[in-house]
Amino acid sequence: MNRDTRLSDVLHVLLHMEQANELLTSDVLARSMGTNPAVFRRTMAGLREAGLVRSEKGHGGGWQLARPLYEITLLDVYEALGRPNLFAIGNRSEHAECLVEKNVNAVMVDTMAEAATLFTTRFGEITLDQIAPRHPVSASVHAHR
Amino acid sequence: MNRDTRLSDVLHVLLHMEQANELLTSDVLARSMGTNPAVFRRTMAGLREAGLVRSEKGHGGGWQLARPLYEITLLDVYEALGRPNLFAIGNRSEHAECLVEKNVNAVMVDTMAEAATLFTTRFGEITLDQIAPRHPVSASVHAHR
DNA sequence: CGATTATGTATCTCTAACTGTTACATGTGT
DNA sequence: ACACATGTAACAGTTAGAGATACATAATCG
Repeated sequence: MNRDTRLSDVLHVLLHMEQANELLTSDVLARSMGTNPAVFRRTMAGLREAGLVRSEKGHGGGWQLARPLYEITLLDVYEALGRPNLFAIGNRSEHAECLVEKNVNAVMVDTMAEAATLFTTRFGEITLDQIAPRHPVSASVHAHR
Repeated sequence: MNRDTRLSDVLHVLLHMEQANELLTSDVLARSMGTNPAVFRRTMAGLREAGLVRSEKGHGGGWQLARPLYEITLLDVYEALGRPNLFAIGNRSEHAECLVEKNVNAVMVDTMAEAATLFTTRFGEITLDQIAPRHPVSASVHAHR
């Protein structure tokens, strides 16, 4: 089971977008994310709808942040991605008749709910400027693979 | 990404094994788990090696618990399954050069480590008898699908 | 206006991980 | 011997997600 790296990928790109301080195209940003422009746009669509970033079409178009880093929490980004599933484990059937299965499910669901709360709490506490390196790494966006 | 239901499945079967109080075959238990005997054996191999259950070959063979329910924690079962991956999210690359990526990874890794600790703590606190219904549901193992 | 450049998105293909399946060797009791 | 059960390797099938392609839409430049 491969992990969903979208949150990590998007955070990465957002920080680079801030450092660039100019419009960057899907083509450039997708390379920085290690993918292709269509996947990049698909991934960023939610962030645009959530008002975290802006995109402009046509000549000289591209992407930029719609808010300063300190006004974006990890939770904002996570939710803009559509709150992707956090866990790789779960119950096979949700509505069980069997009393044993009900009890087993309850334990799993409770623990996962507690862990999910932990995630959203932590994510809500962290703003993107807290992740940004103090001193800009580089003025240009570069690929990492 | 489909969820790994092995922990839930195995807990379910273990509780039924206890209620039966006799050797049950892979064939019967696999049905109760909603799969086939080979998958069942593959899944239970770790539990046998961990000493949570015993299996016997040949005529009249099958599976039984090797310990009472109150001496088995969910953590024991989870570890016997090989500590399957808990999370559906993660970082794309683990050893990044880029300082931005390093920071992003650190946040993700920290939060996931904290959540993992929560899981193992909760799992370690719960013994199987705490999940078992007070009064036996049924003397026979039955399928649920 | 037309050419160019960029996003928006539907649709299809590809792939990797896992489950399911089959086959057969090994062991056990009658 | 024979029947029955586990142990496990090897192969097939499934499927969710990423990757790729195509094309419509929109904005800017000359």
